[in-house]
Amino acid sequence: MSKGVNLKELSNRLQLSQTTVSRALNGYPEVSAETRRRVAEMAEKLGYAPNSQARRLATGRSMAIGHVIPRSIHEMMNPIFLEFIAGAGETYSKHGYDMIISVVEDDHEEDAYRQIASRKKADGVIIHGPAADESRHRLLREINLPFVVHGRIPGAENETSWVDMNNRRAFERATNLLLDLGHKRIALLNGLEHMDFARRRRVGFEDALAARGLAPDTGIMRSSDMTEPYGCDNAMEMLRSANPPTAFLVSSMISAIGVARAIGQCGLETGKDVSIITHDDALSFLPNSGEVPIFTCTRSSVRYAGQRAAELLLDHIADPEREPSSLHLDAELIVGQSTGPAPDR
Amino acid sequence: MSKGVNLKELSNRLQLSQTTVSRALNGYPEVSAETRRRVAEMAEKLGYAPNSQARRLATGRSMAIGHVIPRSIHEMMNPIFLEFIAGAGETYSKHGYDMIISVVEDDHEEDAYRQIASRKKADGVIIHGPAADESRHRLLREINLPFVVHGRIPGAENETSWVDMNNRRAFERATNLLLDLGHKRIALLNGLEHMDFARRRRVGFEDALAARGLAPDTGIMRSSDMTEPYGCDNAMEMLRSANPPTAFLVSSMISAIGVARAIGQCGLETGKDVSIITHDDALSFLPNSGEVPIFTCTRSSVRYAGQRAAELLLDHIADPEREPSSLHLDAELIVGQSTGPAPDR
DNA sequence: GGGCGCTTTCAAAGCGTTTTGGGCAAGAAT
DNA sequence: ATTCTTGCCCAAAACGCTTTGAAAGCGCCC
Repeated sequence: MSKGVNLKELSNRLQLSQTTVSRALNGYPEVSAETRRRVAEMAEKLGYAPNSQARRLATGRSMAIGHVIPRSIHEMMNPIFLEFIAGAGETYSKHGYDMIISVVEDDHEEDAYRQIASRKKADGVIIHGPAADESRHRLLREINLPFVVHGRIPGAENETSWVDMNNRRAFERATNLLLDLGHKRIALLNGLEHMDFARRRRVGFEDALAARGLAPDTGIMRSSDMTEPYGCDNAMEMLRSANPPTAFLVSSMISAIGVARAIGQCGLETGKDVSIITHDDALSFLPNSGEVPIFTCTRSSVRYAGQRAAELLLDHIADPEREPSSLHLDAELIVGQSTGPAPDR
Repeated sequence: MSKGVNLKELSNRLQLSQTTVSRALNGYPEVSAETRRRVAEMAEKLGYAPNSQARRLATGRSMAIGHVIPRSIHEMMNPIFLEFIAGAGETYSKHGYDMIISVVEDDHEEDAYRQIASRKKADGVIIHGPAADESRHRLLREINLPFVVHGRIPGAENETSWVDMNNRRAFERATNLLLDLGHKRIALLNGLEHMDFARRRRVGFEDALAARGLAPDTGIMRSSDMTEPYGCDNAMEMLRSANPPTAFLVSSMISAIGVARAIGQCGLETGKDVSIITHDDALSFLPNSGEVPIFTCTRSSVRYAGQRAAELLLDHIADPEREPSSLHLDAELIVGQSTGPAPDR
């Protein structure tokens, strides 16, 4: 309760050595029960808390996990990123780790990782938003910094630890649902396809079509930053075309909201004239629940992914010899109000 | 470029004392130009970077700023929070500071601050989302942890440093615009009114009405978490009532999108039959720009607020004697497509 | 040629922990 | 009666940096 007591003062007050006090507080066995009690009591009374810098220096572990986030990624993935962070943060604090976030200029990302390693700022990092031509994992391996990927690095699935949802499968199932409902012309509003997750989603979409002998029509397939206007503008354009799609498969709730707006502006009704399935990351400020969710969706909690990715990383730090391990999360396919049978024509 | 060189090795290699090497690298004057050059060269060659824990311990400054974010706040303010963080993060890295984020259970927030102070985890913190009955600033003062508030603490405006936008004024101006357009029945969809910012917005709204001799109708004023369904459900209910509003003043883009959806579902047209003005925090994934923005809005960049708040805090840490200083940002009032003259009736 | 000031360097003392390598009893085993 | 455990505790050495206080070298002045 009082201020600024350090280990030396505390042990003086107790007439004990720093060693014993330290051991008592850190739960080592070679301390008598009585002494441990006395120490705990006095520590509480004087409000002792170990200086974390000193402890980190002495133990050689920084007890922190780094997240480096280049401005551009953050612009793109903003809300998803935070939700992930929140999940990871819960795990960290549960295990006494700190989370340190570096916002860096895009071309300084590599520098940021090198600094984290050389200055010993963190014991590990999480790679966000792996691209199709990812290379960060090589750097991290080179500088010997443990990491876990949120998503997957194509070609390195077996040699890295990762947490990802089954993007391909989710979009395959979603497409199948639309096909089962009789939709023949399905538009795909995907995320940026230099990102690994977007590629996999597209493959799932195409696989489902191919399984029914349908060829994808690139005229109604788009790939971009997943903003609201992106959804609206592209849907609008397609709906006004000669041969409009009857269904949209959309990569994010935010864009899906844009699509719904476009449908409304065309005087059509979502779920009746035009169907939408979106991927729902279960963001807290965009709830899509209720008795019947507004959007039919593939849902996978990105916050949960954050928790688990953090756990994997912490495990890996605790035991560096362990083989890389991974978690493949399946998305739920949830039927809401935004889908219905394809209209007759 | 190589790994794990520390100061001792580096100075051995140079046949110099650690003192001199340290001084050379940290830019102290009492080092000859020639020596400084040699040191820099060798440091580069061996890839030396000072261990940050050791440095922090030696200097007594942790070179980090803490952001503690209780789960509940984060659920509410999710995207805004991240945008602020991103801004602050830019400032931190520019000044060599780390940003550490603690996600804590709601009832552990106070603990989190105490820990930051007693374990010396950060040199200062930022208070997010001040409430009407705020008390964190007292705790922080008691434990002597420098801080800056994002927003304002009612009653403590002069004794704390803060960065806030002029919420009252923004909503007053927005309301005036609607009144000027002939709207008489204006609904307010506000954020949670135990939050300071929401209160101020409501006051601005009421002031504008009062100035024209109008009394607010609490039947069309709501206060809640600013989600999309919140906007849609409440707008829907009001629009279907006997005496529906002709305009909505909304506290966030996300809810405004919900309102627009409700308007569409009622077969009405936004900007024609019903007007909307929303507050726009300039979130990157919800751009509201273009030639004519979709939404008429009061706009203020929360990312910019983050940058400036961080600067204020860093200044304050550098010179603890300095008087608290503050920044009052004015929101722009930007006319978009969602407003028009009140329909005749 | 001793004193003085200036520049440049160094050895050593922190910073606040953890950890290493004993030490000293008291009881157990030989 | 000696040697081994076992349980509990300690002094001192890390950890890798910054900073203090001193000193060496050198030119210059009186």
